[in-house]
Amino acid sequence: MAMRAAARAALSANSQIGMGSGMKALYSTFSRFPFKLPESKIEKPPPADPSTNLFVSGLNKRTTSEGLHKEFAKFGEVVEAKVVTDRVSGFSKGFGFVKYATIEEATSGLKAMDGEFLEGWVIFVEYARPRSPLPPLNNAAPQRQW
DNA sequence: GGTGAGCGA
Repeated sequence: MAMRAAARAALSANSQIGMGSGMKALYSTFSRFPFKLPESKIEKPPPADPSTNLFVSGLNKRTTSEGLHKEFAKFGEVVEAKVVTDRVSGFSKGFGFVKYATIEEATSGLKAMDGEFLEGWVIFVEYARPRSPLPPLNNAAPQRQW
């Protein structure tokens, strides 16, 4: 075992003067290792503050604004219900918005419909984020709000 | 739409 002998010799030599500089560097390196533990929880805080406006996702592509309205009207006065559709294709994007008259109704509607089935799909209801201020009526140019 | 996470004119 020439290797082991050499290692012992090296260790012995080191023990005379403590850690070799190389060993010190290694120790330093590993003790300072940036442990990015997966405990860095991927926090996804409540998407938005409670409001009368709800964001509904997971919709069936065939679900329409009317269907949304009828379904959510069971839990309060729906002021507005809209399924977002692609401007050019006209097809549903699979999510929409429901606005209640009061926050209380919105909350009950959220809790009642979140995780429920609609047209065969499990839908998810959250409070909608405040929409980007829609410009008066001139150019509908794309705005990078986020 | 055969598209499947998302925040709308």
